[in-house]
Amino acid sequence: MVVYELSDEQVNKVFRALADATRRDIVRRTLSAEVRVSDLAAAYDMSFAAVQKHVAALEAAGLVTKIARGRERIVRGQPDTIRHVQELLTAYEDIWRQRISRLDDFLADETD
Amino acid sequence: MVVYELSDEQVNKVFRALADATRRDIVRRTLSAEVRVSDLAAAYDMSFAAVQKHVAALEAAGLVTKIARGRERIVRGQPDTIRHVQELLTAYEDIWRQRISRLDDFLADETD
DNA sequence: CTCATATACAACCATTTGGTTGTATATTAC
DNA sequence: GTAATATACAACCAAATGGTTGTATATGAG
Repeated sequence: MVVYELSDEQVNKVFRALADATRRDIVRRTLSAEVRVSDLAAAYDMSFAAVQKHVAALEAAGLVTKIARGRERIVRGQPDTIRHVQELLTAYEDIWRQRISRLDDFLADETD
Repeated sequence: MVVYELSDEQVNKVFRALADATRRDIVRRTLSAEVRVSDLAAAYDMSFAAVQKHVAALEAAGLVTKIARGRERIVRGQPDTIRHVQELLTAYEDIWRQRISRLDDFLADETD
């Protein structure tokens, strides 16, 4: 399992992008179906430009990509980036598990 | 597996808290060992107050807790919250998988 | 008791964020 | 060709963020 390393800045962008309910909803929608920027704009109570900025933030984070189809832009969710974030979090859980295992060793020593 | 639901605001806080390299490092340290606020402050090139604010942000997000020990505060990472975020992300991957499976069904229909 | 240590928190400031409106450009429809 | 549609992007603004310094409080050491 080859995993290209993300820079701190990239990781910041991904978490920052996910720290907004509208953007999380955009990710959901673009993972489940093909949507245009204007489909998204229609879904939220804010200006087209505001939605466009959310999409741009998600794109910079690698959570969505846009492809041109005529004058339209199709926005697609990027499950790979989601998976990458999960792997990051798994690393944190591993750190915890290692601590627990060290604690177990310590307790085993105590009962010698 | 009972999972209490997190509000949008809570989820925002967790992702926001993780969108900073210093805070991610604090999470790592507090998951792997017991550390005091001043241990953390000594580890970064910024004021004590700044580190304290980072810890407060992590605490508000449920990523760490503080317990008093005399005049010291011990900061502990909260693996449960990490796990909760992972579950959230798994839900996104599920959305993607459902889409793929719908696509497979469609293709199966086509080849009838 | 006094002094040093560990933490908390307020006030302040520069930068970033998340929205707005307005304008420009490319593509499609008629 | 002209009009309508879809998108992009700049300029602007209020609020939030991430740092600072300064002050207050509680605990531990001598």
